[in-house]
Amino acid sequence: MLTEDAAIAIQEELRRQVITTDELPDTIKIIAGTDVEYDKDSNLIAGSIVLLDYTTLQVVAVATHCMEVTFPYIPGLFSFREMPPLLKAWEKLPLLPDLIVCDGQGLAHQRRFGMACHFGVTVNKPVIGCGKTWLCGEYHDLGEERGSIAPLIESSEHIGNALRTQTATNPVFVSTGHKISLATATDIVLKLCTQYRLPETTRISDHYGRLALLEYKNLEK
DNA sequence: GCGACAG
DNA sequence: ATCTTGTCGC
Repeated sequence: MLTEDAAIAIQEELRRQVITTDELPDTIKIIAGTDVEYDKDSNLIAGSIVLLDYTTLQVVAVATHCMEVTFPYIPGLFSFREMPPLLKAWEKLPLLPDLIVCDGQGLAHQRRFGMACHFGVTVNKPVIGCGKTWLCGEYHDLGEERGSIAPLIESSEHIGNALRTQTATNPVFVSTGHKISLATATDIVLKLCTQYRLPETTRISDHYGRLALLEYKNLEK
């Protein structure tokens, strides 16, 4: 069993592989969203990855994987809990995306290695971290209108952005996962929030993950 | 020492 | 995270 100390050592090792500049294809055709759902009354979790056409945001493919949790929830070690079902779902994809949006932080993390970085260096693809709630860093004076941005600062480092994706809603927290700059990541997340607070990638993967969990539970009985 | 803490 | 209708406010 992986201990907390061992997990932190892995983070320290892998963080050096993170690329914080744009290494994207010339044109993004397929964008992926990832999410993990938790069953209320068991240890079951479902990893979910959806592929969308980047221009139309229509679903191209869906892959899910249900399994039991293998690691506890520890803030700062979140990725070790969600990586296993996501990697299993990743293996089931019929094609690979040009870019991925993870639910959770990237560099906006205590040790600069959140979920989006871990997934990015593991599958070696560009990944954006987009968290629904604050984890670390300070931000001030975020405007109220859609598109407003306030830098997330920790130890004098610009680790991410608070981004208001719709007027009069709570912000999301965007940071580099891998092979993408913060500016590009922020721009893309805003574009993906066509109608709701969260990017379509996150909303749709959440939906299919929930379905997969229900199907799996019904199949067991 | 205390508090804060992605999903 | 898990869950869910009605309700409040701009």
